[in-house]
Amino acid sequence: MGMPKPPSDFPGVDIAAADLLTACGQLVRRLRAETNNQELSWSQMAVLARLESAGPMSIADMARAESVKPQSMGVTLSVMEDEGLLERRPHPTDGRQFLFALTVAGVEARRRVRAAKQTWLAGAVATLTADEQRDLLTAAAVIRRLADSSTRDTQ
Amino acid sequence: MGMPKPPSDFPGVDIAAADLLTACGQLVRRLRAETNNQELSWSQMAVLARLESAGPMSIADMARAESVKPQSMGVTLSVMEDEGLLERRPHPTDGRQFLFALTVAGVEARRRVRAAKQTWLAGAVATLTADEQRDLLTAAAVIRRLADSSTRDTQ
DNA sequence: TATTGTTATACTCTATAACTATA
DNA sequence: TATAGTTATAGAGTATAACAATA
Repeated sequence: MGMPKPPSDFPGVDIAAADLLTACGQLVRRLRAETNNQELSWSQMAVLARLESAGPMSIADMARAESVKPQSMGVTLSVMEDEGLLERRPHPTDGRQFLFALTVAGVEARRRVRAAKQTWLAGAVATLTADEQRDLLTAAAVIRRLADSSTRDTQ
Repeated sequence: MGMPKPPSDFPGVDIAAADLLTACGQLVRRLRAETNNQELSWSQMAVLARLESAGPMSIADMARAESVKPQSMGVTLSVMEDEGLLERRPHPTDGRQFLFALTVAGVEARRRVRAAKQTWLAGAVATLTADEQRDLLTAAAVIRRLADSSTRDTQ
């Protein structure tokens, strides 16, 4: 399993972890409820965002980056390919792999849906104080580092 | 005064919202991958946590609290009832409602699974600096307020 | 052998729709 | 009427298992 097992050196660690868990869970459910019936799902948005920032990627690499199994990512990418959001090209040197890239339609869909997806959350964030908004920005970076922290199972 | 609809008054709002979205999404996927095959699902843990802190609740109230449809929550609670984690009692004054409460088995399961669920995240959090851990705690409270912020659809 | 990708199957969570019972 | 709950059905997202092709 993960992590060299740091035995809860002080209580703050467990408290922060537990709080973060419940808070993120609640936010995710609320977001799902508030942004229902959209053109693109959250998973699809994550794929578009990553391909846009990281460039063309293979199924296996995308699966690792998004912490899902290659079979799951394969389904997601194939669906998006069928919908014309992604384009599949053979890997230049590895005959097993394919590289997926955004199509024009994919870029446009992402731009179009992005604002709609954020509408509710941006409104909610706007009601916070400037300090709280800064806290969120700081925390988002930390959370992203956590999600990406290197204890990868080989899967 | 009541801030007449803040249409992204300054870029920070949209940036914070977008960052929080992608960061939470990534963390949720990573957590799912790292804490697979556990005795209780995340949704079930959320139910147990809420009932433990808020006391017995009806299906409709739980659904509102967790931002899901009553039908969805009804299924979740019925399954947990069948598993002996929850107990259903008739509402004292309203003949339509039922009040769900933790059983002893539910309390024990929550305590047992809680540590296991947190193991990976607590380990990851432990690698952060003390400042970053404080940032997370602060942010968790803000995130919870966001998830609970009062723009409720009537559903 | 190890890795990449595909296909088939199943499970969890949630949604919508249609219904009954109670307020 | 409005609300609470139930049941049936469907969909998205992911997992496991078994397989073929390539490295």
